[in-house]
Formats: sequence, C-alpha cells, structure tokens
Amino acid sequence: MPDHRYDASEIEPRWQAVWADEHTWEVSNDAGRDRPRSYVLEMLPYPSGEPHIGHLKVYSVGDAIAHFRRRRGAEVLHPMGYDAFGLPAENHAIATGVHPRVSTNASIASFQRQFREWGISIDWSRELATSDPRYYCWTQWIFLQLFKAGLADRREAAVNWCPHDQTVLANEQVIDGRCERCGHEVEIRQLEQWFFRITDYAERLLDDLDTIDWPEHVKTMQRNWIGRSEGASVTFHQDDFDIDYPVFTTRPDTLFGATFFVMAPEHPDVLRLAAGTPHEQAVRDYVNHAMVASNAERGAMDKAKTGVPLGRSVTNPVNAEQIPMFVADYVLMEYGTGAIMAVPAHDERDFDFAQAHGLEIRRVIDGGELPYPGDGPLTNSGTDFDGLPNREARIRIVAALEAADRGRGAINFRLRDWLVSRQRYWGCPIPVIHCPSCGIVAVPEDELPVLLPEVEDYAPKGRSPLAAAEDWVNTTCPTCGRPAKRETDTMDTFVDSSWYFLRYCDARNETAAWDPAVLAEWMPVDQYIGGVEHAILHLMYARFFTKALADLGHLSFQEPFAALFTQGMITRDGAKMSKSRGNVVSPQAIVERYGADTARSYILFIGPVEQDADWSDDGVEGVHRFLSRLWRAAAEVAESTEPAAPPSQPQGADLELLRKAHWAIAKVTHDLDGRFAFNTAISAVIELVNDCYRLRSQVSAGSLRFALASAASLIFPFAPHVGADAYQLLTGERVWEEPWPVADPALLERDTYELVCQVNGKLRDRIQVASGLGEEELEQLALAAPNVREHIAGREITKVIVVPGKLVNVVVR
RNA sequence: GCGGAUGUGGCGGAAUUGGUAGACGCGCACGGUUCAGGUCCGUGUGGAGGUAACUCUGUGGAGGUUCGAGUCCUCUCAUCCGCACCA
Repeated sequence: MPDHRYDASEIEPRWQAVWADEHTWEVSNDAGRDRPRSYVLEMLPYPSGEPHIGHLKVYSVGDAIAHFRRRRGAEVLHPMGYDAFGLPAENHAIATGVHPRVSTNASIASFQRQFREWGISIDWSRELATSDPRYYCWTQWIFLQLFKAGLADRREAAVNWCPHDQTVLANEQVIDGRCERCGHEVEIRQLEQWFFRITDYAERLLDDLDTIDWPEHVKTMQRNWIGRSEGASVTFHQDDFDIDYPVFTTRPDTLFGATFFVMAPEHPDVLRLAAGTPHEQAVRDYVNHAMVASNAERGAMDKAKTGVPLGRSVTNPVNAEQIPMFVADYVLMEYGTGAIMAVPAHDERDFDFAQAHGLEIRRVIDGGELPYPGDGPLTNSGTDFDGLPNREARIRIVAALEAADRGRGAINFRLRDWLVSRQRYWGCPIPVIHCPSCGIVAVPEDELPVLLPEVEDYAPKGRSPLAAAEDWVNTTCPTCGRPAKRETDTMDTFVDSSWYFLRYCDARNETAAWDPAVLAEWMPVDQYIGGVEHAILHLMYARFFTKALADLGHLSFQEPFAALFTQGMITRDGAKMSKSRGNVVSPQAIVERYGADTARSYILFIGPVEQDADWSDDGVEGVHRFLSRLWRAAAEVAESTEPAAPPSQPQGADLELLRKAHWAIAKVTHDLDGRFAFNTAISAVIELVNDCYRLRSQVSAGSLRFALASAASLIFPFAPHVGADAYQLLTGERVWEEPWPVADPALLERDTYELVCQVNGKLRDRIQVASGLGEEELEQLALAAPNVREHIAGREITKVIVVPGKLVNVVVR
C-alpha cells in the first residue's frame, strides 16, 4: 500500500491560491438575481497585534455558515474589514513614537495574511478599514445627518472622565466605576461634550427587540440596560422660591406616605435652597464631599444612608402637607429628575434613611412588615382612597393629580444619551467648525472628509491632541467666511462600527455612503455572529444608527441584524487567555503545526459554540487524526480503484455503509440548518469515516468512494481545504461548486429496528422487529421476549404502553 | 438585591416532542503492525457485584407529576456572567 501522508502544509496553500486567483468568494451587486441573497457577517476585528484564538473561533463559525448557505443555493455576502481607530494604537504611539496608522496597518496586514491562511471565504473586494479617509468620510457624513436632524448636539453635562486615558467615556464604557480600557477609577466632571440622542429611541429600541431573532439573554441585557419604568411624574411645590419640583415615581399609590423629599448632591438648586438657612454650611460641606467621593465609594449599597437637611420644605400635592427637604447621595442626578419623594414605609432605601435621621414612617399600604414593597389595600390615604387595592388606587391618584395639574402618568428610562466626543488623536474628526459669530457650523458635505491632521505629540493633556495642529484648527467659517476654529474632539470608535455593515454592501461607492437600492438587496444582515461582550454597546448603537438613518430616509429597514448568534470564549485551564497568565494559545502556532483545517474543526468540535470552552492540546490531536484518516482513505481509494457508482441494490455491508452516509448527510444538514450544532455535525462525519475504515474490506469500491466523498463534502464547511482536496481526489469535482448533498429517504429507513422492552419502566430486553408492525404485534413480541417473561412471571399485567418505532413498557403489579 | 445562564463518566461533551443515559473525541487498558519509540489498525472502557447471562445503582441535592424524567413542576445548593441606591 502506498504511503499516503496527510500534509496540510501542502494542501492548504494550494487551495488558497485557487480561491485567491479566481476570486471565488466575491459576489456582485447586480449578478445573481436568480438566487436568494444571504448576508453572513461576523463582527469586524479590532486590529491590534496578531489575531487571537477568539478571532479564529468567530470566523470559523461564520465561514461554516457562509459555505453551508452558498451550497444550499444562496448568493452569500461574506465581507471583512477592520475597526482600525482606537486607543491601544494611540497608547502604543505615545510609548514608542510610531504613528498609529503605521502600527495599525502592520496589524491589519497580519490579520489579512492569517485570514487567508485560515482559508476563510471572504469577499476581499469589499474590504475596508474605519481609519481610511474613504470610509470615515462617510462616518462624518452620517454625523452631519444626525446633527442636522437634532440628534447630535453639544451640551454641558456631568460626564465620566478617565484620568489615565485623559478622555471622557460613555456610560457603557464604565465598568464598576472604572475605565473599561485601562481600569483606572473614573471621575465625574462637568464638561461640554457631543452627544447622540439615543434616548429619543429608547421606546423603539425596546419594542423592536420583539421583531428580531436574537438570543434571549442578549435581549434581556438590552431590556435591562434601557430600563423602562412605568409610573408617574408628580409635582411638589416649594413655596419660598415658588418653584415646582417634579419627581418620577413608580409608586404613585404610596403618595400619602411621602414624609420627606430628597435631592441629589449634583442637583443645581441644592446650594441655592440651603442658602440663608442654618443648614447652609452643612449642605455645602456635604455636597463638596459627595462630589469628590469616588463612584465606587458612593456606589456601595450597604453603606449607611447619609444626607443633611436643606432647611426647606415642599408641599405634597395630594394632602397639602409640608414635608422636609434633604440632600443625600443615594439619590442620583442622572436618573429621573435628580429628586425623589421619599416613602419610607414602602421603600427600603427611604426606610433606611428615615431610620438614620429619625423621620416619620407612615404606612399607607396594608400588608407585611415595614418596609413593605408589596401590594395591598390603601390606608391613611384619605376617604377617597382608603381601602382600595393599591393597583387600582394608583390609577385614581394619577387621575386626581392630572385633574389638579399636579402630575401625570409617565415612563422613565435608565438609558442615557450616548456621549461620543473623545479628547484623543486616533479617531474620526468631528466635522464641525466653531465660529465666534455663527456658533457651531457643519462642515459642508462637499468638503468631507475632514482629514485627521498630522501631529507631533499624541499624549493627552486634558484636551484633544488635535488642538496642537494649529494650521488645521484655524480655518474660516463656512457661513460667514470669518476666522473660526475646527472642533478638535474625535468620535468614539463605536461610531465607526455602528454602520460598517452598511458600507460593505456598496463598499466602493465614491459618491455616497451607499446607494439605498443596493442596500435593500442585502440588508438586513441575515446572520450576525460575535461575542456576547458586545451585547449592549455595539449592538445597541448599531440598532440606534439604523433607526435614526431610516427615519432620515436613508434606509428602508428598522433593524440591522435579523438574527444574532453569540459565541462563547475559548479559555485555557479554565481561565481567560492572557499574556500575564501565560496561557495564551496562538492560532498561528496551531495552524503551523496542524494546519488551518484542524485548528478550525477542533474549535467547532470542542463543544457547543455558544458556550465557553476550554482548550486542550490533546483534543487538537484527535481532530487532526480524524482529518488525516479521511484524507488518507480518500487518497488510497482514489489511487487504487477506478471511479464507480455504488450498487443500485446494495446488500450487507454496502447497504450498511450507504445508510451511514445518508444518515450523516441528514444529521449534518439538520445540525447546520437553523442550529449551530457544529460539534455534533462533526461527530457525525467522524462516525461515517470510522465506518468507512471498519467496512472498507467488505464493501464495493463504488460504495466506499461514495461514502468518503460524502464525508469530504460534509466536512467542507469546517475544513475547506481537506474537504476540497479529498473531494477532488475522489470525484474530480470542486466541492464548493457542488450543491449540498441530500439524503435519500429510502436509505434513511430501515426494514427492522431494535425494539426496547421495559417492565415497569426498566429496560429488560431488546429485540429486532420488522418496521411497520402494529401495536398489537409489538406487544405480543415484547411479552414473548425472554428477559421480559422472566420479569413478569407470576405477576399481574395492569397496563402495556406501546410506542411503535421505540419501545414497549409492560406495567405489572 | 434584580436579571440571565450553567451543573451529566477520569476530562470535553451527546441525548428531535418526556421513551435504550453517556454518541463522538480525549485519556486509559489490552491486542495487532513496527528493529524500537512514535505513527498506524483493532477491541474494551460510568460505578458496584457476578466466570457469565445478568442484577443493582447512576445526570448537583430534596420532593412531585407520569407507565416512563437528564428533559416537565416546586423547593434548594453551587458556579459563572450582566446590571446594581434606577425611586
């Protein structure tokens, strides 16, 4: 027997060259009208250093889906690009002096090379990088559309400031009071910044989750982040200053139990209210202390509720009671109106505060021990409401408030506007000009892109490094022509990645961001794939962009990603891979040692792709062994036999092997069609190859050839090079040009099967029976089975359950 | 605290609608091939008992529904993730 050796290092470059030379995976926007279109997209990589194992996983998943859909007849758009602006490249520049463009481009080159070496079927004609002026030109254009529509505005607000990265951060980028990127504790500063009004879309972002096919846990995370609360806005009047203070409450039914009123330390009126009262100095001290306290310090929930009186009172609109005002840091300026009505009897936090400060706790809902947050009839709430169930009382009280013009039903959201300015260099310039006489003026669209200027020093100094590029900053006002200055902030990189999936559809359009007619052909993305770590940030922002651009008439759909799949992380020794732990597995090392097909297949075989999985070097060997067995068998059969068809009336081992092949076709198809069960799909192909080996000396050459070609065809989406090579050896055809195989129903059926015989639910025997027998016959056969007879001997049969095709259960007493 | 997930052999995991628990891979044991190691080709492999046929037991724990539960229900424990004083 000739010595066939599976050599991935010879096979893989050979097929990669074919696909590159022939532009096999490119799709056109005008051709292919006879085929359904499918857009399969993995989240674009952030090009920093080398690709890691997570990249290998996400693109292995996406490529398997892309290949499967192509061979099932779809025209598949499967593009690639790079999220190329961002802090790491800039921090690297500060440390080394290397321009971020240089290091980013080097990294992109490495990603490109490895994606080709992995054999990912990418349409390279649509490749993009978000740092390319041909791309960010249109990021700026989108900014201007939002600006003109009033969805982008500049305003002063309390913002998160990272003292290390010297920039502001979006709320979503603050994790446990710390900067998502560098881990430094975040400070709160009052600064004028650019915002996108994502809160205008809160309701729609929430409602439309019901229209998309996303994992439930991702939808839940988004729902929680949006944080919709239904309740009422209730207005309390402050007599000394004649000011109305509206508050938001989810419990208007407890309004008669409001015994005090609390404002956040950041509330702009706090100092003014306390002025001239004996509490003025105490309030000043308290507010100063609260302002410098860290988020983490204030956020500790078990901390005692602190606060001081303001020396003023407000009027409760339902009973005209004067209730004292306080300032306390358990009230947040960012949520609601920055002030609350406190109902200590029915809210745990208000209860704690009342106890600590000796304030009245008045029960207004009958029920359990105080503080009691549950339902019950009202009490101490006046003759109009006492005795009513609180849910009904809530409606009536809101109606009464509305009639008196002191409140109304209201909905509040936790979601806040998206802060998009960054005082950093390596990002997309914000295309506006500040004119002393005209104010903020948009850069005219025909002057886009506003190119990122070259600077000497990238180091952040509390203002954008762009401010140092004086020739660039100083310009003229597009409106009045007088001297003006450019905006020096750059955009959050999440802006760049909130629309890249649109650009892929029409990537070479030089006159517009896209042609809406072209977009309508591909969008929305049919299958989006990425890490669950983007469940909130990227996915929420992309949805917001899509809705806003649709409202402005640029898009004809409401949701960017019709279906989403989130893959789990690859760990090593149970821990996230990191350089500091020294447990990093480099994809390149695995590819060099075993080949890309092994690396890709192993990652999909290791377990369900949506779950985290632990890397095992021994497991890789096992998958490599399997691919090697498949290829060697194909090479041997191709060399030692002539092509032949399987027998038309197979018997014995031929029949067994052909059945196995058709079973595998059905199994893999089922596992890929709508599911992402790659691990069991690969298992099925392994079983088929195992049977080829087991039966090879007993079957006809035609059957063996067919079984092995089927295995090659089925493994192709996961291991494209070895699949293509084995398939060509056996059939002379190119597997990716072949339709996906279809199982022959006649070979999926069996003429006999193993009937499970149970007594009282316990397995007692298995017998071979003919397919299609009726319940009556099956019952008789089961009762006659030797071990069944033994277990029912001398006992009374009370019932017999027959499930044709499966089992018979005899119930005895 | 709220929300979401996950618990199955020595390990990763499998189990369509409630119907043979442990597919497939790793590891391990044994046999064959090989000068030898590795490779390669087989056989076996949840635990306990038994020469064996077979029996008992077994899916984090405790109950329940059912002829039958890894799967459904109730309670509970553990681990992980997200949000966290959200009024």
